[in-house]
Order: sequence, then C-alpha cells, then structure tokens
Amino acid sequence: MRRSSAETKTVILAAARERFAADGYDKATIRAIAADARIDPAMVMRYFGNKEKLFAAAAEFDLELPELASELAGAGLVRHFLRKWEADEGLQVLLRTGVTNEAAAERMRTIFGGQVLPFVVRITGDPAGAPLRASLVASQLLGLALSRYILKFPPMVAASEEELVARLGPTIQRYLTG
Amino acid sequence: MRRSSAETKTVILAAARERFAADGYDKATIRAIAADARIDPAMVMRYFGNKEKLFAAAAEFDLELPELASELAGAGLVRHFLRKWEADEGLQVLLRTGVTNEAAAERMRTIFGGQVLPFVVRITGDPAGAPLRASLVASQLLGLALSRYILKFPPMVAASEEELVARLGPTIQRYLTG
DNA sequence: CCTTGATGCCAACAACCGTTGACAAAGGAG
DNA sequence: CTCCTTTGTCAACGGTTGTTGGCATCAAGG
Repeated sequence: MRRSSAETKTVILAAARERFAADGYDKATIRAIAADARIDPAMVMRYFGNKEKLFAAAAEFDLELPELASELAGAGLVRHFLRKWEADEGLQVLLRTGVTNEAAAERMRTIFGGQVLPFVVRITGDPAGAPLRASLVASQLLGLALSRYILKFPPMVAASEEELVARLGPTIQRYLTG
Repeated sequence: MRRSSAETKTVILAAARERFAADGYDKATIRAIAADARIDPAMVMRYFGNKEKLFAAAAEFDLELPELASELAGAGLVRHFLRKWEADEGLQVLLRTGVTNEAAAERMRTIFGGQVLPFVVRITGDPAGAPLRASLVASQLLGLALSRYILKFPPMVAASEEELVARLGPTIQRYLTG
C-alpha cells in the first residue's frame, strides 16, 4: 500500500503510543510497533531516526491544566486528570516508562516543574510553600493512576469518576490550601 | 572461590534484589546479577531454575503492618511505610517491576488484598467501606514512593521524614476514618 | 590412595533486538 | 514516453539475552 509520508508517520506514531503505553519502553519493540502499523520496521527508522527519538515523539504531550476557581481546584483537578489519562496516551506512556527509564523520569520532572508547580502557585498565590504542596498533589494523582490503571486494584477500578472526585478532591484541596 | 550452596544462593539473591530494585525486571539481566555476585551466570540457573523463579524469590517479602491505635494509624502508617521502603528492597522490586510486568502487578494485588485490606478492616471495624478506603490509602502511599524514590521530584526528595508524616498522616487518617 | 558427589566455569546455542544498506515499485514532472 | 524522487520491502549485520551441556576443580568418605 502506498500512502503519503505524513500519513504513515502519524500511523506509526499512533501505534507507538499504544505500544509504549501498554508495554513500556523495553517491551515495546520497533518490530511490534511496525507490525501494528502494517509496515516494515525500516520505515520507522526512516521517519523517526531511532527508537529514542520515536519515544520522544510518542511521549510529547501537554497537561493542559485548566483555569479553576481556588475553592473548586481540588475536585476539578481530579476530574481533569482522570479524563486526560483516558483521552491522551502521553501520560500513560510516561508513567509506564518513567519507572525504569531515566530519560522519561526526567521528562516527568520537567512537566512537574513547568506545569504543575506554576499551576499551584497560580491557585494559592504562595510561592514559598508551593513546591512541596505541588509534589503532594502530584503524588496523590500519580498514585491514583498507578493503582487504578496500572496495578488495577479492584476497588479502585470499580469506583466511578464521581466517587473518586468526591474522595480525592478534598485531599487535593487540602494539599493546595491547607 | 568455593562456598556452600546455601551461601552462594543468598549471595545471588541479594544481588538480584539490588538489581531488580534499581533496574526493573527487563534491564536486570542474569549476567549483570551474576557479575555482582562474582559468579557465573550458569550458577544462577542451577540454583533458581530460570529468571522468573529468581524474580519470584527476590520479590518475596512481608509488609509487616504494625498494630496501631486508631487515632495514630495515619501518621504511623506513613512512618512505617517510609522506613520499610528503605530497609527492605522487596517493595522497591515490586514497584519498579509491577508497572511493566503483569506477574508483579498480580503480586501487588495479592499483598493489597491479603495485608493492607485486613489492616484497614482491623483499624476501622467497617468491612463494607473498607476496600475503597484501603485502596485510597495504598494509592497515596504508592504515590509517595513513586514521586520521592523513583521519579525523584526535588521537593519530595528534600522533605524530611517528619515533614512527610506531618503532611500525609492526616490524609491517610481521613481515608481510614472519614 | 581412589572414588564420588557437589561446586564452579566456559563455550555455545537459538532467539530477539535496533539498525543499516541495497534494491523494487509507484507516481508525478519534463 | 523517460527520468527521478518518494515510498516501501527485504535480507542481513552485530550485539545482547536466557538457557544449556560438558568439563574442570575441590572436599569428603572409603
């Protein structure tokens, strides 16, 4: 089959995101990604250079933290995070990979410092205590993703979005303002 | 060098725990573990059969959740968890590996159901709401380990044990009793 | 002493990985 | 039509992995 180069590039990227999100960096092989995209492994190299660059492209994403009123920030953050997780595979890629790959961990630190921390400063208006507050928020949200989507603890999987927002929202709120 | 078979077995196991904890399942190769133990890779196979069985032996551990008064359970749990993490590599092994290895994830679910959940029931005396409460507790503790020891968010690394207990203790307490 | 069993090392296997270069086919430009 | 760029396939490379079987080496029992 013959496609435009832009088309195949996005097809490869989509397959890569799925594989990296499901299997992590090492187990997501170029050959498997190429097979998913119904294409020769050599094409992946042609369009992305090497595996690391392909991963960098697949892990590219934006948290898109919304503007929220201070009093609703906790619940809003939890809801936004849950939906972001299911809509954009970038976060899944980073979490699955960041645990065994230092480059991905570094990227998560960058996202934390460049997006989460400013968000917390914006909400609380307290630059002094913000770093620790922000990392407490991040720890709870990442723990949520870990136990619900990766380790799949049954009660966490069974819980509805509303239930999780109701339980975790106040916690995040306290980390932000307390 | 010639040792007793029991000695070499424990030497191999110690090296395996370190490697699995630091690198995760895939990157911790039999050859690297054997090199750490100053031994031939073939010895690892002789004593443990194959890599999966070696991993199972390395990931064997007990959370040893203490008896705690209900009012102090939150702070006590955080402190116990932090110290356990640093003293026993078993937890590190499981977290580093459970993200990309389904067998390790299954093991974490077993520990959750067999140790954390009964602990929560014991503390709260409420079997009905316990599963969700227990997984909220687990999510916050795992998020703590993830952001502090694996992803190494700077504010989380810089925080002292006391500070973390003071911040996270009340959260856990609320998940348990609220 | 010799025998026997346990302990350890070495070389090699098959499978898989990322990566490369040469070659085929398709399609638009002249 | 011919030419040439783009798109795709194929086979192979060097390296690493888990795993295996054969061979050396040591210690103890007779």
